[in-house]
Amino acid sequence: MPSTDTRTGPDARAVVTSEAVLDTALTLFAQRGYHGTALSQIAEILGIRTPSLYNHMRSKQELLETIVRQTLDHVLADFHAAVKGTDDPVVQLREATRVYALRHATHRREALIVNRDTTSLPEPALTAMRQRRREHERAIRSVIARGIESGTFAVGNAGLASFAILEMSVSIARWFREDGPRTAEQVADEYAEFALRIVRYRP
Amino acid sequence: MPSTDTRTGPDARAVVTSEAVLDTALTLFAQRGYHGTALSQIAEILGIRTPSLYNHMRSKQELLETIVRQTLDHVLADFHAAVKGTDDPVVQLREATRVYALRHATHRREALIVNRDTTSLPEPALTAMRQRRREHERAIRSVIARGIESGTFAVGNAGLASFAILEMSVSIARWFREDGPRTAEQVADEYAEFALRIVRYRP
DNA sequence: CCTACCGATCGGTAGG
DNA sequence: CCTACCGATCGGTAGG
Repeated sequence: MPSTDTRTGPDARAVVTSEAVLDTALTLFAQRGYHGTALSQIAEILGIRTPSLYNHMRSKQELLETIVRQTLDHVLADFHAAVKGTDDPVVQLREATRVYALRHATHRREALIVNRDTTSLPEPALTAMRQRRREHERAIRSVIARGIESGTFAVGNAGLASFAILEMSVSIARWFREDGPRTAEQVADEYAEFALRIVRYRP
Repeated sequence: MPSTDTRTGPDARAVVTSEAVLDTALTLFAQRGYHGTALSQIAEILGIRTPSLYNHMRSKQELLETIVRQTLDHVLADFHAAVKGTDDPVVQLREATRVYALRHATHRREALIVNRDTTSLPEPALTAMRQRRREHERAIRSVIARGIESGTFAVGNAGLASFAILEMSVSIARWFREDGPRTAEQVADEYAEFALRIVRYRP
């Protein structure tokens, strides 16, 4: 039975969900950083008092960990879906870059937080999250390495190229606007081509 | 007359300079972020009490502002020196990317702080610093645009390419190690070539 | 969902 | 350079 409580007057008691708390945390952490955000600011936006947040989360740290873990899991899932079904390094690098770039355009807040505040996680989460990022980086590097071996790519060092490709995609989260002149898909396609140029793929 | 005070025993009083405070702030801000760093941590590393820091700085904010302003001023000075003396977009883009990449390898802490914590600056410094970054980005974009006009470069959009080139260079600050297999100069050269590939320069 | 409250820590000042 | 101290704010708990 859906709630019919739509009171917004002065007598209204705010009705908040875990999803709303996480969403507000996403916005504020992305804007001001994890350490720059106070729980009282999250509560104020939601129209409740700070202690009431604890009905929807265990701690501020847990909020950050949830955001980072979910985001990195999605990144890895995107990657595996992207490279599945072909062994061609060209297609794999193009698709892997495309989905990564696309996520940075469609999930800007998450991307900004992962990039800025992952290091604020306490152990053991920090190590676990770093491992996920390294896993992704190594997977990209391995695709490039196979392309070099087969003579399809002509770049000196797969590691250098993979770092450059990943970080260049991260930049999308900084400037992309949904109401801008290009769609997320168009930007992602363009960056996928940038990646192939970096590794010197000649069609 | 150089100081001969080298006491380090329990009776020693630490002798601290403004430069030492700034250097320690650089290390900690880069590691933990601006909001994640307490002045007490800076003081502890220097072996003094927190209030003594105020003999060498005006405020925590001023430390951040000094770091960001000096770094961005250097970036712009690097750029102008790099493009001076030629009108060739190829040489200009290569040199501009090279010096930018080089700075990110040789001044990693500064680069990490600028990227992570510039938004923590209060106005009017925030606007002033954003303007400096935009100025640099526009200058790079303009070099690319001239290369497109003259038919030397073949990339669809100069803005997209300039963001990608700049952000890819920023990644160097994240992984570069002085004792690694490549020198800062080698990495910078490689990234300068990446930039020319992104804009599709064909020698 | 709230009020009342906690200890800890923050950046910073006074005064020597 | 220090000690002593400030008000403000932090994340979080108790109890309803």
